[in-house]
Amino acid sequence: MDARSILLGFLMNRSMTGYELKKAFSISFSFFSGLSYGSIYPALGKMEKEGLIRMQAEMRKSGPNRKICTITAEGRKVFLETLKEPFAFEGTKSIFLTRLFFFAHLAPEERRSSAHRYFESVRQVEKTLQRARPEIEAKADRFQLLCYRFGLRFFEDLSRNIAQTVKALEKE
Amino acid sequence: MDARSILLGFLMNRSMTGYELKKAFSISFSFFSGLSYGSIYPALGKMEKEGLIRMQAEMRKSGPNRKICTITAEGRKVFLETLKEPFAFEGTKSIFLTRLFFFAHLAPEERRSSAHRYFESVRQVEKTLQRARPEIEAKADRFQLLCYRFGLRFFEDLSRNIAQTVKALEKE
DNA sequence: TCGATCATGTAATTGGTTACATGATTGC
DNA sequence: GCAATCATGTAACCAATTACATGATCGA
Repeated sequence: MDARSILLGFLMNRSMTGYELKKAFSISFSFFSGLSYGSIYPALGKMEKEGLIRMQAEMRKSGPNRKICTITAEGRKVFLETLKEPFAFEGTKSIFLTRLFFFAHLAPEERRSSAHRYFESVRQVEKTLQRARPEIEAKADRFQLLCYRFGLRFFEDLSRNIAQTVKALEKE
Repeated sequence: MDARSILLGFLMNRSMTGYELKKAFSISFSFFSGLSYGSIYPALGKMEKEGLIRMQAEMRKSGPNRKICTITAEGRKVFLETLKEPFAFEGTKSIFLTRLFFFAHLAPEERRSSAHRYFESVRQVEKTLQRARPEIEAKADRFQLLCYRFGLRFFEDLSRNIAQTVKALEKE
């Protein structure tokens, strides 16, 4: 699903500014997707031209001016069509496997330390996700909670998988 | 690791043409990385200019002319430096989770069929990887074999994880 | 007063893909 | 004779990031 559909997805529930949309990514969504302002604002501009959203400039006495984006009927239609499209597995690029593939060119202790450092970085993300639990449980709907639980299991599995590889690297 | 480093990595073992490099991706490497001719040839051209590889045009009486790429001492140095750099987990984009996140907007049976179709596509990739076993075991070095085993476990875990999510979607 | 947060946007760059363009050779 | 495979490359396009540019407001 491209940037545009994700932005439309967030706007299905309520109207938001570009800034708020960026924040929407940072909670439970961040570990499996994300967008920067450099793609959010141009995407919103384009979507307005295409009639998928409406943008109301808000002149406030306090605080900076903002542009509130509201999804149109056409936008809802387009989003639902996209969501209904069948989707299949997309090859997953893995920095870890790419490195491991060429590990023969590294000295044994470089291999071990490199893999171990990666393992720790995965554990770090896992812990961050675990700590986000109360926040997510408060805000997420049923399916977003399924996403979260999927994510927890994913990192649990990934940690175990890497740990096994690290262990194999250690006995040499 | 970028395209250039991966190409250099393949050239560490033996000299190859752009065409052969493309093929090198298609065996065990394909499920976690990949490159098209449109990025391989320009990358090779650039790397020759930078002195990382040498290219010898080969005029053959039989078969099309080819350019054999050989890594230089400088190229080896650059590759090893890249390989030694520490690396950390990079957020994994997941089409499945992105869809699941917005599943509230879909009818129950659309949710189930969509998730199930995705599950089948993952199983398909898993089976393809399983079938590649003899080929990989014949060609891979110790670390490439670790990559393969990591991949097998990864898909096994992923299948189980999706199956659990599908199951949760079914009881409603 | 200073840093954090709110707020919007553009320009340059990166790092690819897909489609196009060409043409020889080999095996059936 | 025809399809598959070998072989190289370019041009158009795409989707995104990073850095730049600007500026108000709020709380400590």
